[in-house]
Amino acid sequence: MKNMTQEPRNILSQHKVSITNPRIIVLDTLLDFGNPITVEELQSKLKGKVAKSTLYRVLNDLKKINILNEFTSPDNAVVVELILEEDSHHHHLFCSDCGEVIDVELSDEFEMMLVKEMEKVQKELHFEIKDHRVEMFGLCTDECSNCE
Amino acid sequence: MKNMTQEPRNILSQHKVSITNPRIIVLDTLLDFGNPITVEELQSKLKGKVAKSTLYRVLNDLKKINILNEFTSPDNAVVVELILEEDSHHHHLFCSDCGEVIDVELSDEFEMMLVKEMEKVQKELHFEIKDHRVEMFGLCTDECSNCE
DNA sequence: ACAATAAATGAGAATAAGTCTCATTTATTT
DNA sequence: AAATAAATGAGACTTATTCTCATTTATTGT
Repeated sequence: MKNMTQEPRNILSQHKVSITNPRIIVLDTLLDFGNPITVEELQSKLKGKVAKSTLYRVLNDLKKINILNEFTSPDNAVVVELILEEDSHHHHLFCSDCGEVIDVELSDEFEMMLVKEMEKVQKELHFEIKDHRVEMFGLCTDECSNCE
Repeated sequence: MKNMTQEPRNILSQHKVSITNPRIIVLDTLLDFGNPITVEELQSKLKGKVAKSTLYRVLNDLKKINILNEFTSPDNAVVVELILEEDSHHHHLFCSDCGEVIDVELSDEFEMMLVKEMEKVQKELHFEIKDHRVEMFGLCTDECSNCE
């Protein structure tokens, strides 16, 4: 059963942006897919439903209200992921073969150590670090149906 | 004084690829700049010296022989960096203001812990992890002449 | 050192991702 | 329900990257 906060209309109204059909459709598609998705794949899922220009505008809108995370895969494809309230801090694992992107949660112990490392870097380089990302690359071996 | 291994001609012959002018010029420029650089900036440095199409081909050649690392900045600009033998494993720090990319070395202690985390992930997700990357984002405060 | 062969280059055409424009439609506010 | 403001669709436009092909440059065998 879907959480209330996962309803597109609720998400939009919670963030005080107007509720429109394209926004609802894009959110629905992202929620439904459930994983990070390339813009390309998202576009093909929305073909005939939402105009290309509108898709890009909606993605920008979602970024502005901080519910969309954008990054690039190792082959420079832009990947997009909803930031849901129930999600915890996580990182990404990329399959070099099928291109799948998987969420990975690392231990609190590790995250604490990373924070300490960043504090060191901040002091040494006079840099104010706001965010970080850990990316892992490899091959999803047996499990994956897309890989050969 | 430049290390022998840093001479473009040596780098190319060590990797058994033919020694051509554009390759030498691109390597020279990258060595000279010394830091990760956006393809855009590299292109402007090479204007009039190396054709655009050749630049992209050379970058691909360098990637093929594994001496060029490619990644994207937070604003999706493609960044390129030579992998030199004398360089140790490192990560990147991005300034959201001026766009500068800085190499950062994290402690061995941290790297060891990250390896352990990845081993856990490998087992849990039946994924063969080949590589990883830690990216940090923020603002290079006082030091930077490009910022504001 | 020199042909012969293979590989790389330059210039610009082609492609594709993302942005922009503007007339029309849809939300929101009163 | 009308007035106002915001969002959309369609396609033109821009820009990064790839491709094509005739020419140039490197490499190899003698």
